Amino acid sequence: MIPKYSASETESKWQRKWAADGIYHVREDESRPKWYELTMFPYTSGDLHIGHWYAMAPADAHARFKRMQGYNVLHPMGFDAFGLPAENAAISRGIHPYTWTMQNIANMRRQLERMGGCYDWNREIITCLPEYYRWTQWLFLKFYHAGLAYRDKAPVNWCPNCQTVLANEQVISEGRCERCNATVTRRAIEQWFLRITRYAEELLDSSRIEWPERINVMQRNWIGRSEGVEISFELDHPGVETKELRVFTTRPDTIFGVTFAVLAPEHPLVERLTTPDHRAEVEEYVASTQHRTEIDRLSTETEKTGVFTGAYVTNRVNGERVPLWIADYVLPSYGTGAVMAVPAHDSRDFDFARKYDLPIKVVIAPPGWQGEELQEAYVDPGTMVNSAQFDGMPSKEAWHAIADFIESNDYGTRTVSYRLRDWLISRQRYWGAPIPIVYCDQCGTVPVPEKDLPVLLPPDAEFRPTGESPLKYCDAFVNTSCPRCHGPGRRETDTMDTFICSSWYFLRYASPHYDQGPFDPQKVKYWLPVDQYTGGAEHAVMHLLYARFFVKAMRDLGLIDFDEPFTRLFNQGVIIAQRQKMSKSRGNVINPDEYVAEMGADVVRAYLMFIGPWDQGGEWDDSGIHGVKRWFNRVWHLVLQGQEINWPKQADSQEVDKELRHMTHRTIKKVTGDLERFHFNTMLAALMEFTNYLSNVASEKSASASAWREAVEALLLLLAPTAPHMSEELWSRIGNTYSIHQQPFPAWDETLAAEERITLVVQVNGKVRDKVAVPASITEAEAKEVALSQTKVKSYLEGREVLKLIYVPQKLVNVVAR
RNA sequence: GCCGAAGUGGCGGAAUAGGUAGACGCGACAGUCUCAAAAACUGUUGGGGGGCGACUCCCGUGUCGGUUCGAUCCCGACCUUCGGCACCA
Repeated sequence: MIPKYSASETESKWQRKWAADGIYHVREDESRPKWYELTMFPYTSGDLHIGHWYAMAPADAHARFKRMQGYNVLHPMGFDAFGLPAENAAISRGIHPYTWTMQNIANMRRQLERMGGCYDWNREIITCLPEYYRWTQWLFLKFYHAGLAYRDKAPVNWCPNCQTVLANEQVISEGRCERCNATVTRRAIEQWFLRITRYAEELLDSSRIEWPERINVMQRNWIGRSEGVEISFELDHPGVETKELRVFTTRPDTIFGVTFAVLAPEHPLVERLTTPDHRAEVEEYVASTQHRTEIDRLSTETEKTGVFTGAYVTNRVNGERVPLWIADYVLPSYGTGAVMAVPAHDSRDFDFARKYDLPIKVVIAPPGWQGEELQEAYVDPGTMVNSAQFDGMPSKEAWHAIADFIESNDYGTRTVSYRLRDWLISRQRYWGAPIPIVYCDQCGTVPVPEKDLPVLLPPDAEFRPTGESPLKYCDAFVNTSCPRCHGPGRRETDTMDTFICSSWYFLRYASPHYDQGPFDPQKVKYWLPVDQYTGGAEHAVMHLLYARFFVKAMRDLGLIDFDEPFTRLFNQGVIIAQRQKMSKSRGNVINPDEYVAEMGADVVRAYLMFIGPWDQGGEWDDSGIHGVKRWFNRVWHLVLQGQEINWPKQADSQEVDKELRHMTHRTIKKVTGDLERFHFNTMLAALMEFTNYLSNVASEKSASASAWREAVEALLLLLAPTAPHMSEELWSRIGNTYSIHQQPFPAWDETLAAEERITLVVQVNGKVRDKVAVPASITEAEAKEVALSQTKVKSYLEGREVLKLIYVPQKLVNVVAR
């Protein structure tokens, strides 16, 4: 009688033993190749839902596979623990964010242990603990000293009623404060930035990383490199000393078509250039744009608006005097905050010119253009017209000719602009790493000395639900002495964006308890860079870009000696529920715990890998999970049943063993290839097929004992990365030595894996008409002969002339006939 | 609007290199077991037509074209869905 499989008993038994034996404990080992396989660590927002498992279980299987292949695998786990949700929970539940976060971590760790991950828990890191954020602060200081961190004024959402800064998500429709419904304005306040733009050019280069191309494309688009020319327009305004207005354009070929110029409302020249008769209108407009949020203002849906300043600038290339407007479609933070408007060849300028009745001057003739009025901006290449000496030139050539002309006359210079902005890292929040800066009336901005780190987050700060930095009201924190002059000083009360914590955590795993620096350089040298990173694509232009920036900056600081954090990247898809992404706020989270309790972690792991290609994700639907459960029961039954069969020493016939060994080695080959490329669904399909085949072998009972043994051991070893518990249990029940997870992954014999007989497909004019089993060694001439001799084929060829035969080795013969 | 990915049975999906479309699983149907049900096991299962039958023919991978001996795969146009960006001059 074969005992029933008890998943819950077996799983907890092995989990305890693995933990007690420390089989997943990782050490540096120069004798083996290292493999650093990292899954993006989870945010500590509560329970792990099925989406987390979808990210972690297949990644764990892949890491286990690499272990079995002989790599020294670092596959660590930790928690991204600072941030807004914890603080919001603290406010709404009256519980401290630390308590709430640590409770969540305890629960998530328990869930991950139940998943059966091969994590080395000795290396766990938690970003909100001082032993971690001490080094986040240390890195900030390194950046500060290198000129990569600076303070500047930046516009933020400001609620005049609450007297506080609001995050973008706190601004509700029509630009109102979510709390008091007052109209939010934009206000410039001092904020800390990291100079990521210094690395814009290097970040564009994806040649050293093997990442999905769509992620590279998203990063390139985000960085948004544009080649153009910064051009000076002549300015002669009474009482204004500045004699030029600089604009940036990517279309110098259109410069003869400029009919007006536009400043961003925030441009510093606006106030000085506005003439008295336009002042009232301009001031009103500037004020109205401040009422609009960035999001609202940037929307292409809203109609363009603007006002005339009363001032004029002169286009140096043709001496034309054009009016100067202000409009909020011009952004202060891109280029020079001013544009030359060419309505004929730019759709935004075109719309604006139409609305305010400004002239539209064609300087690039569309094909077949007869001088008629344009119905829309013509933005494509064409022939130059109305452009003096450049007339008749193709516009693409004129681009360079005019750029040269501008440069040689000192009207401007070629430049490159990026869409990427510096990274604003200040958060008016409590639950984050304090920025280690002290303000002193005598010495100004003073960095906290390294030896005084960490700047501890005071546990007893009172948070007010205002959105304003709570640390501001914590006197014990704010009041300090200046590290330089020892006079009274005030601490910076903003905290760092949590994306800073996750920009270097992968380095900390190499030496998580090191206390002489953020990491032990020797350990980092051994483990880094990450060989395989896995996680969601939603981090394409945030975390993944920031981490690349950090590594490049740290390299230039001499801290590390590699260029990219993550050599390979794989993005798993998203599991959705009720057509929406799973999240607590949507109330559609699926908790894996009940599935684990009912069917076991192995089944849940395998099911998540089986539902489809890992990079596709999909709607959560548990209707197929019983299929996996059934398969596991069949494997269990099959392996134990096989133990009770008295297998013959010699197979009944050589053919039986030959086929069994062929199927075994073919499966090993297929599974190895699929695991390598994260094709978990087809890997499991192959293992199911193998199981079905072995069931037949077990009922025939005619294979030899050794061939059966080989097949069953292969099945368990191939299954071990996916189902670590059941495979371990069966491994021990068939009398093998502990642990299956310390066994080498099976290797296949190419001769045995190769097909001996193939199905030769015979087509007539491309349609399948017959299939013939032939030896794989068949020659081209033989195959053609076999094809033509089939009676079915002959009947199709009756009365036709055979024109030619197409032969695809090992596959088919196509008879082309007329 | 721009950039990117994807459309295959009732469902999730397979087809690694332009060469057997629908592997594997779910569901459904029929059967075995059972007093019965569940579970388990066995068989059938893309659509349509013909044959008592072993079988056989036609259609079929979002739509319409094209290239090719041959297209789920390559090319062009279009439709739909999803993801990203969204006045970046």
